[in-house]
Amino acid sequence: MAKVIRVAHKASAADTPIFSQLPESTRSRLLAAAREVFSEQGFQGATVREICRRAEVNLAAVNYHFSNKQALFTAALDFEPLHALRHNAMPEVCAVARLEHFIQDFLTQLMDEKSSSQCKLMMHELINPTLALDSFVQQAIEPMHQFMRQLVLDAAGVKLPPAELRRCVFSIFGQCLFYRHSHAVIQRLHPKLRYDAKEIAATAQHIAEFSLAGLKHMAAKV
Amino acid sequence: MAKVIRVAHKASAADTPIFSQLPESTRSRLLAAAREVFSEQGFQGATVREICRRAEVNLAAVNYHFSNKQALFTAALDFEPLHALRHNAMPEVCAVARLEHFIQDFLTQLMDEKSSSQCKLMMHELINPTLALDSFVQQAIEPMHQFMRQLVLDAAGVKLPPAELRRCVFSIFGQCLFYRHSHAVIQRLHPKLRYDAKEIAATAQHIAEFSLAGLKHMAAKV
DNA sequence: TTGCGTTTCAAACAGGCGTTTGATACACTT
DNA sequence: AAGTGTATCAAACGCCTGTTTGAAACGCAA
Repeated sequence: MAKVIRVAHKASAADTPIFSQLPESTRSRLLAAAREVFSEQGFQGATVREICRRAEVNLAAVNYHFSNKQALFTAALDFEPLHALRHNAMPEVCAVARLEHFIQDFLTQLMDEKSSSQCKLMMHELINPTLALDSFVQQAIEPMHQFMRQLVLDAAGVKLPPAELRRCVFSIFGQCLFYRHSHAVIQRLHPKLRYDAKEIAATAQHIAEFSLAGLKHMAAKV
Repeated sequence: MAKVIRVAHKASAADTPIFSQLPESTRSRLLAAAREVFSEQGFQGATVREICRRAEVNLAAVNYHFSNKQALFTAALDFEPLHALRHNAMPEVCAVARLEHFIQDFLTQLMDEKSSSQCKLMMHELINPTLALDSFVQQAIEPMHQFMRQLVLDAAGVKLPPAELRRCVFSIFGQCLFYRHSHAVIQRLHPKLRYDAKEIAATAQHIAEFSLAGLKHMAAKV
């Protein structure tokens, strides 16, 4: 007996936020709640009942609009914020300033409360990768690393060997990501420390200076 | 009605591996399996049935030897490997060499296949902290950061301001942890890259050089 | 108004979950 | 051999899970 899957023939207008009704559509409320709950509990820990409760929709809506929990999870991934980063390119200013600017933007976005659910989702993927990680790397991370490689090359001023270039890029991303991935540890090590706009700016400044010094040292060896 | 909890009065000898029977005790097989499954699935995703299956023990053993799933999770945490790091202190050699040595050891341990389950456990705690993270930070991470602070101060040679010192320590740990936390991403960005002993050594060397240059730059500003 | 496709709903389904139970097997002293 | 704590076992207990169901409500053209 082939299982009959009920297909959701939703109005195509619901796909684009442009025409969505003002009291957000069931579908989009579901997506927002899914991002929340999945990021707090992970894929396995999250329950469709809790997602529907927060979205204030009926339990069966998940299987109507998406076909099941896994498809909802995949649909809940959102690559846009990371893509936006590279658009602050500023080709007119020097490479060093562009690198500093990128680190500022990246760290600010990482520490932003709004992106924290996406980051937690991402961390779950890092522990137990699914197909979602492959498309995330391909669509968002790989272009960002490529962009950073060019920034590093421009800032170093010389053609670094590929392995060194890769490690320099990793060193910069690693420093930034630490503040997100290990945030819970930092809170416990320094309970009084708060990552407000001022502290984030100072941290980004540190990472930029620290890394530029490291970069110049590496460039000098070539 | 107060719930009656059956307390496990196990033989005290079972606590120490010294006297454990050669076909490992039910208790230790349970701990080993728990580390495996918890690290793969997280606390919520893991099931006591799967843990017992892998440990080849009866389902009720979890509640007999530990009282419940949460207590088994807490008992499965193991702080020893991180503590061992600081014992390779080598007070005779210069600060720079000690820093390089520490980074080598730390990165080697991070990338070791055997510690990967503990690391995944830790990442789950980073996403959804429980009381286990508090004791982990207090017992293992805080001492390690303190140790690193001293190393950085010695290597810099000057008294860095507390905020700068903290950020330098974070920069070094961040670079190291990146290779563990983002390992799944690195695999997808550079499919041909393998982190064997040689690559780990080269990476540690890079982090040490990169960071020392950054450190000296920061020290020069004071 | 009627009819039709789309969306929402309360209720139920089968299966897996952590935990508990009472019986049984074991090791060892008396 | 009887007695005593310890350890293991199969089976069951509620409870919660993702998913399905068939009916009701809605939006809109004819």
